[in-house]
Amino acid sequence: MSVRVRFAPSPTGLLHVGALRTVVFNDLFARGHQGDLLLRIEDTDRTRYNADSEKEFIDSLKWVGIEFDEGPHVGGAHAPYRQSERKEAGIYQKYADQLLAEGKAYRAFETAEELDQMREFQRINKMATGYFGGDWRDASAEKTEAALAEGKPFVVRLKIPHGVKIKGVDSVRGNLEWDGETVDDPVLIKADGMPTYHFAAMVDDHLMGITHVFRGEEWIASYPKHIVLFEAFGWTPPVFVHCPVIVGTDGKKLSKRHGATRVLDYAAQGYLPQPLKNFVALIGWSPGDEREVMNDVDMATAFNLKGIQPSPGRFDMEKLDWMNGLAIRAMSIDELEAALKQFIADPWTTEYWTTVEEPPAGKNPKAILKGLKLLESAFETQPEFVRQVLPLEQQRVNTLADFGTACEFFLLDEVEFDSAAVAKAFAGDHVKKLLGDMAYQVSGQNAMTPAECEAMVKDWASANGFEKIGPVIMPIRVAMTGQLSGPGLFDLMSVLGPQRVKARFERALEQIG
RNA sequence: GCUCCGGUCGUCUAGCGGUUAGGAUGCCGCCCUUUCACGGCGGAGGUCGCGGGUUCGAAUCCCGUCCGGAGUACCA
Repeated sequence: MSVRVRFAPSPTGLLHVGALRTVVFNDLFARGHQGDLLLRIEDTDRTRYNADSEKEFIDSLKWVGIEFDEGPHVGGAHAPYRQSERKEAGIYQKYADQLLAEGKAYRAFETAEELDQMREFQRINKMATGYFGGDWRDASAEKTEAALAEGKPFVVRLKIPHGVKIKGVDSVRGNLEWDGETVDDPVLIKADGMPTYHFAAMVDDHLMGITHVFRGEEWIASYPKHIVLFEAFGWTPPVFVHCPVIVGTDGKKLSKRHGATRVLDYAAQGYLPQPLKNFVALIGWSPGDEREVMNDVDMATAFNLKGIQPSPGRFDMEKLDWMNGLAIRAMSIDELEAALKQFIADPWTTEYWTTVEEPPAGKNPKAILKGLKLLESAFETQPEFVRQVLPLEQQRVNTLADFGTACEFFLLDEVEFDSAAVAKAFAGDHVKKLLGDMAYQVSGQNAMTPAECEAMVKDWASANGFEKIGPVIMPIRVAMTGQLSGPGLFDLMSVLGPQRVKARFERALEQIG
């Protein structure tokens, strides 16, 4: 039987990295087994429904490069893929009726207040809280009929068998077991006629031929309910894979405090889809050997259930940065240019950096925005120049957003002089003569190779009695870039070209006065 | 309270009875070098939560214990 897996989010909000990891697992597993990946929208809670959410999921996953074989946006043999629509089609009621008829489920007529009182009583008496039968599990047919006739609202609950062990297998943790009486009777159909997750998801997984269910470990507690449901129908359950949660650096649930939670925020911060997926897959999974940096195909091939870890993992931004930097460095100039153009053109990039309240550590939103704007226009006005600039900075940045600030001095005619850099580099008595001589030598030239730049600078140094080249290099560097650090000086001068170089020498001279 | 899950360098992890407990990231140092990076090399960092037991031998198996987490909804 071919593998069929599904990502089944509830459209209540944003797609966060924890959910991303679940999709990535699904995707890797499907690809590795030539299986199908489907998207199902679990919108059975009207009160929490968020109309923008479904688009958020699809946009995020499109960015990340995960495509679905079936889903509400692409169709498929098992449509519809929204549970609200499936409910309208009467799918769930039919199965609920079957369970009711077979005595495996029952109607319960308690009001919300009555249920609250029941739990309060249970708490006071240090009993397990939950609905373990109430007044209706064993109610006579007459009693139920009477309540029905009165028109009382009711829910349909699953009758969890008592006196038996409920056994299940989690492919991450192995055999799991519960005593029937410790599991409360879950609601299958709510009073408004909508199915609950417990019911809809299991029915759909069966109907859609799902073979493996990847879901968060928070579902383990309700796993016995799902097992009972499959048994009640006589269906063979899919393989359940409960994935460990991803927590923040403080060990608590991932939040805005440590990096972003929203997948699209990572896009806006200039992370690349591939390393993000690579990184996220490695939280809670490993190929079993020492590979870490892998492409999509390698990961799909290596991915296996056995490599999934049971313990929670932390989201380590520094490692993501490293991985993203590797990916950036591995790009050809064409790929880099395309990625950057797309990144800058994406409205969300600008929106993110203009509205971010807690920017990532070490990032200056205004500077990034400014640099990106500069880059954008430079792509228009001097594309060849930019193509020469990018490789120089490619070795030095970890995110796409970093290119904004990193490239700025190349594109600005009047570089901003860092005061510390000026104080340090322009102090010597030789600086004025140096910069003046350089400006003179450069004028009239059409182009300079890095080697020519190097020869020029070194000749000046030896002619003027400098054994160490630092005191000669640093003033020139600051004249060119305004800063003490940056790409190799001779490369940078070569790319800048004689005109810009000359202008910058002259401007630096003015600066010194 | 009840039920369940988890616990190997700071972090992500390998490990499935015998290893000097391996790798990666981060950190430190050296090399490269005009700077910062990149890259290369090296180093520090783990009494495998703790205590018993089984065994010639335990991170690996068993029991207990502690700590962390999840669920405990007509939410998913």
